Formats: sequence, C-alpha cells, structure tokens
Amino acid sequence: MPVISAQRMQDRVDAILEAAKKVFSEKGFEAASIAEIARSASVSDGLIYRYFQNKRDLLFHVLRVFYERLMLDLEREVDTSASFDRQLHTLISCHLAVFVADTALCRLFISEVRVSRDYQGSAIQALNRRYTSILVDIVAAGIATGEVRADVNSRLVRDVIYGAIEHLAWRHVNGRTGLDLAGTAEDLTRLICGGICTGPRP
Amino acid sequence: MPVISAQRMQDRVDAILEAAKKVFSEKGFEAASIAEIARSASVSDGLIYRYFQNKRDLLFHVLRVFYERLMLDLEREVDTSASFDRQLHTLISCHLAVFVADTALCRLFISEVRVSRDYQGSAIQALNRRYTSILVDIVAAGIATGEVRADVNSRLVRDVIYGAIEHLAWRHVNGRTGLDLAGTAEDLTRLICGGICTGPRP
Amino acid sequence: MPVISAQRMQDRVDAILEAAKKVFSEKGFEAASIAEIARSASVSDGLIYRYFQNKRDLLFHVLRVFYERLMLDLEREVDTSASFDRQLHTLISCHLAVFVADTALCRLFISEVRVSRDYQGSAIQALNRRYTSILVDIVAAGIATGEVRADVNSRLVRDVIYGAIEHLAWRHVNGRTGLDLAGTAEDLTRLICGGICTGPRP
Amino acid sequence: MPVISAQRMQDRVDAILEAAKKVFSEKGFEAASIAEIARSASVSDGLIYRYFQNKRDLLFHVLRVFYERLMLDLEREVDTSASFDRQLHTLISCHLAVFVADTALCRLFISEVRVSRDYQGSAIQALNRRYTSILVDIVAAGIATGEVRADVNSRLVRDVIYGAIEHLAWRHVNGRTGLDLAGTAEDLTRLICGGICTGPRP
DNA sequence: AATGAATGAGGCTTCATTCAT
DNA sequence: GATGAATGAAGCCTCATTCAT
Repeated sequence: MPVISAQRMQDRVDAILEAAKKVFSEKGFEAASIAEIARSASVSDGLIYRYFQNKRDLLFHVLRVFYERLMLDLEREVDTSASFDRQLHTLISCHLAVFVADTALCRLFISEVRVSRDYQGSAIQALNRRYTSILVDIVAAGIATGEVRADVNSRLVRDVIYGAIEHLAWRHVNGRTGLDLAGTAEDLTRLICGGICTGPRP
Repeated sequence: MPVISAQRMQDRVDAILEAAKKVFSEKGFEAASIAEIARSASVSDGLIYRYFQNKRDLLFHVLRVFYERLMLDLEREVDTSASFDRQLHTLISCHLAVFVADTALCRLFISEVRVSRDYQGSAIQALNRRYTSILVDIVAAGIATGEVRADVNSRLVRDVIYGAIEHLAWRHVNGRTGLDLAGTAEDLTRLICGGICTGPRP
Repeated sequence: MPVISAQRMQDRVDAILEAAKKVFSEKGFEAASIAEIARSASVSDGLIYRYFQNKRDLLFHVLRVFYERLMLDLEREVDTSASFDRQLHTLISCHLAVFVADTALCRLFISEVRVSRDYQGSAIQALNRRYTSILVDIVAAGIATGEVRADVNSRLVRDVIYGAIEHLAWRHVNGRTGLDLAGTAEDLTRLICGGICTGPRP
Repeated sequence: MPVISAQRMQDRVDAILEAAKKVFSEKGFEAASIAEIARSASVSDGLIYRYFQNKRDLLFHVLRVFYERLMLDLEREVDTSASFDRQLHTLISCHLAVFVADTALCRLFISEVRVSRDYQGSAIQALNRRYTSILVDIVAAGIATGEVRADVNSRLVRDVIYGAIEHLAWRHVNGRTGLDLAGTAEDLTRLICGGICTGPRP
C-alpha cells in the first residue's frame, strides 16, 4: 500500500534522471550540483537521495538507462542487415547518431564511469562489453565469410571506428559546422571497408 | 627594474606550470586544488595568482605550453618524411606517443577547455587549428601527388585518425593491456592507407 | 470508538518504545534516527508522531517506562530486607545490576534529559526524586535504629553510592574487564558501612 | 616568515578552543555546531579547519588542554600533603572543584572521548591514565605505611571517589542547591577513611 | 488509522581567492 | 615580491517532521 502510485513514483524518478542527464551533460560530473539537478527536476534536494545513493550513483543510472535504450536500438538494426558492409554501415550510422545527439553524455561515460572503482563488475560494465562486442562480432563474421581480410586486427578496427565517431561528434557539437549524418556514415564505412575488405575497392 | 631577476621569475612560473600539469593530470580539473599545486611547486598559494588569473587560466597555460612543445616536435618530424604513407606514419606515431604519455592532459584539453567562454579566439584555439591542419595538409599533398585518391574527404581522415588514437590511448591507460606503440602505429597507418590510397593494397 | 482496538494500539506503542530504547542505547540521542527506530519497530515513520510529539518526547517516554519498572523492582526487593546493611546491600546490588545491564540508557538519562525545558516538574523528575529518596530513607531508618551514626550526611551517602555505581558500570561497559557483580556489591557495601555504621568494622 | 605573528596565531587558536569548550559544554558534542563555535570565537567556519582536522579533533584538543592544566594543579597539590588522609583530602578537594567548575566538560570526556576509536593510544588516554593512577598510588602508599587496611581494593576506592565526585558535581550543577566545597570534601574524605583506614574511626 | 514520499533546513567540510603582513 | 592566514560561499548529504493518499 504505497502512499503514492507506482506511476507517480516512476514519474519522479524519470524527472530526476532527465534533469540529471541534462545537467551532467552541460556541466560535467564534478561541476554539476545536486541542487541544480533538483531544481531542474522540480524536486527537493533530499528526494534525490531517496532514489539514488549519491551523486555518482545517480550518474550511473543516467548512463545505464541511456545505454540500455541505445543497445536495444542497435541490436535490432544490425540484425536486419545482410552483408558485412551493410552491417558496418548500420552500426556506424546508429552510433554516430547517438553520439551526435548525446555527445556530452558519451564523453561522461568515458571519462567518469570507467575510472570509478564501482565500475568493475557493474551492470554498466556488462552493458559496455555487450555493446563493443557487437562490432567485434561483425568483423569476425566478415572474416569468416571472406568479406574481410583475415589478417585484420578487429580490436584496432573497433577503436578506429568508435574513436572516429566520438571525435566527429565532438567536433560537430563544439564547432558550428553542420554534420551530414548519412553522408558521413557512408564515407566512414567506405574508408574502413577500403582498409580492411578483400574485394575490389568501391 | 624588477626586484627579482627575470630568470628567477621564469623559473617560478615554470615550476608552477609543471606542478599544475602533474596535479591536473592526476586529479582532473575540479578535483585538483590550488593548494596542492602550490605545494608541489614549493610556492605559496598566493603566488599563483600573481602569474595566473585564476584556476582555469592556469589550466589554459598548462595546455598551451604542452601543445606548443608537441607542435614543434611534430612539425619537425613530419618535414623529414618523404612519401605520403611515411608522413602519415610519422604523424600517427608521434601523436599516439604523445597521447599515451599524457592521456589525461589530452582529455583535459578536450573536456575542460570548451567550457570556458574564453576559448573562442584564444591562443589555444589557434594552436589547435594549426595542429589539426598538419594532417589535412599531408592528405592534400598526397592527393596532389596522386598518392591519395582525389575523392577522399580529408576532414574525415583527420577525425578518424585523431579519434582512433585518442580512443586507443584511453583504452590503454584505463585498461591493463599493454600497448605496442610501433606495431599499432604501423597497423593503423596501413588501415588508413588501404582505405584512401590509390596504388595496390599493401 | 477506536477503529483499532486499544490492545493493538498499546502493542504498537510498546513496539515503538522498545525499538527506541534499543536504538537510543546503541547510538545515543542525536545519532539515533527516527527512521531506524520505525524500521526496528516495523512501523512507519509517521506513526511515531501519532503517539509521541517529537524525538525528545519519545526519549522521555522510554526513560519513564524504564524508570518505572526499575522502581517497582527496587522497592519490592528493599522491603524484604531486614537490617540496614542488608537493605543497603540489596539496593546496591539492584542498582548495579540495572546500570550494568542498561548503562547507555542510564547515561542518556543523565546527559539528555536535562537539556529539555520540560524536565522541571515533569513526571520523570518526580520519578527521579522518588528513586533517589529510597536510599535516603534507608539511611534515615538506619540512623533511627542506631545502626548508622547520627552525624552521617545521608545526601552525601546517596551521591557516593549512585556515583560509584555509575562509574563502575561505565568503566565495565567501556573497558574490557569483566565485572563481578556480587563481589563488587559486597565490597562496596562493606566500604560504605565501614564509613558510616556504628558497630565494629566488619 | 609567517604572515602573522606566532602570538596572533596562538590567540586565534585559543579563541577557538575557548569557544569550543563553551559550546561543547552547553550543547554536547553532537548538538554543538561548528558554525556556532566559529561565531562564538569571532572567526570564520573555515579557519577552524586550518587548526583542527575536524569536529572531533577539536573536542580532543579542548579536553587535552583542560586535562593538562588540571594534572599540573593536582600533582603539585598532592605532593605537598603529608599523611594519607591529607593527601586523599587534597585530591578530593581538587577534583571536586574542577568537576564543579566544568562538569559538562568532564561528562563530555567520559561519554564522547573514551568511546572514540582514536582514543586508544592517544595522548589523552595517557593523561587519563596518569590522572587516575595518582589516586591508586596514594592508596597503595597508605597500605604500605599501614594507614590503610591491606585488604582494600584500591580500584574500587578509585571508582567510588571519582564516581561520587562526578555525581555530586552533576547534582550541584543541575539542581539549584549550593554546594559547600570545603565541607563536602571533608565529609567525603571522612566517609572514605572510615571505610578503609585502620586506626579508630574519626 | 497508517503510510512513506517529500520537504527543506542545517550540518560538516573544502577550497578558490584575497589581502594584511 | 612573496606569503599563507583568513574568508565565505558552496557542496554533498542527513534527517526530523509533515501531509497527501
């Protein structure tokens, strides 16, 4: 017999998560203040501590929610793609879109979460592993079908792609140049395929 | 006429900059404290404010010095290289080495500098432009000599390379896997060349 | 007519008082939290405020209940004792046993109750008076029967005994030395009797 | 080359210690606030943390200073006394006077410090040992000279005396009855001597 | 009657920055 | 020129108390 409905409670949690996502993205972890997050969520400071253990725990949850949604989208999309270069293109497109939409949050994940002591063995680490393994699996499958050269270092490919996308998104967000999502994804796919595939260059 | 010699003054400034680089790298911007930097430089807290406007200004100067040294090294090295792929390899090697040696500082540049309103039009922005343009110039020259395909998007290449290196270095620093600098530079160069060069694949 | 039976209500109150006694004893007044008391009593935070005005009021009631029980025991025991030194011994034994069993609570009474403005004229002050007067009465009776020297300051005797016991119990609880209840009671009784009685020393 | 004179610095420390003594005595440890102490010392909150590690450390220093002064007085006085009963009387007088003057602080020592984890092996524990051993030594000397019965438990005597004094002082402070220091010391000495000495009762 | 979500004041502590020395 | 004592504004977090449900 909860005092308020589960729905209302979830709404509060969602409001806090949304506000936290916003403020963390704008300010970074350290510079973000609980007070500002609370104000942004139209909630008292104290309430945040009913739902989250502390500031870092709040960040973890923001990222977890973000990551889960992202994973679902990506896995669904990639499954529908046929050939290696189409799967690669799909992944690049998805990832680029996400990074552009939430660059700051992705950065936050990279700089704040992985460093934390609680990261090892956390749900969010599992998510990260699952996420990055998607690309490694695609490359491995490409090698198996002969689409990708056998001597390719799939880890390097992974770092190149994720690194490139992170950088692209970052530049886009910080600069004032627009980014042609579709075109960039196409170009990047071609560049990578040129570097690692067997057949004639496109 | 100054009460202390210009030399002594410069020594003080250098000591502060070096200490600040160390502490900022270890702790990040927010978590670094002026007191710790001062102690590490064997200087009083107050003196820092004689040479630098505030904490962020100090960070800016640290990054500027770091960047300038890096630039000099890189430009000298690249000039001595002949063919496009050797120039590319040189740049990748240099950049990777720097990033691995000072990952935290590079990250700091990426995540902290932007927050300041003073970044636009600052000396540090100019440095950044000059730095990244080195690679764009190399690619343009490669296109001119016919070593690189004419339809290659040189900006994309730049982002792929810098992004990949950043990602590689970060993973190296945060993970426990060692990084084979020479081998990685070689692999990355080959991957990129495969993707953008004209001649037969290596 | 009450919606819940008087019995159930009393059970609730008792559960709260018992939980409060436990938590106050373990943590002290300030460090004890209403939430922990409520949890320990399997009751909601809010319910405590139906039966008690505030946290301090709750402490008062805990101490009152504790005191009342203690009084009953003591008065019953003392009545059954014959001679002065047996009465004294009984009182010392009882008091020492209670203090050792609930030292923290006794301390709490001593250190926290006074802070409140409500103490003067409160039920708990009356209890305290009644409690300490037991000993004064015993001594007075001893004087009347000639067992105690007439010039003895009964108030001083009272303070010596209660003070000694408090100190003994505290040392026992905080130190790691065991306490021989019977032996200590015997020794203390003899010491006091030696100091105030008429007959030959034991 | 300190920025301010050592004198001025000591004055600040003293002001903080004095204010802390006052507030801790009035409110107890938990209920005392750093802000109030700072205000009472006409000092900023932050300054307290330049001289003391934290709130508990501040309490420790307050008590240490208090204890040291007390020790000096007591040892000087006791040395000048000749017979056992005069030494005992001196000790009781001193201790009673101190307790009456600073009952709350003495209580604080008893309830807050001994409980603390840092107490074991601390300077303050050493002081306490030295302090309580004075009485034990006096009794032992009395036994050696034959003034005190050989079967007397000197630890019990110690607890009786300190406990009695604590209780007397407490009652005095909380009640409105005046306390005749000299008379009470005399009475208490006689009571104890009656209980433990050899010769004819006084 | 009972709940427990929500509040918001207040606590301890840190630290960038200033300024008397 | 240099120091470091001093400030005071935040920051994170806790918790007694209230009140809508």
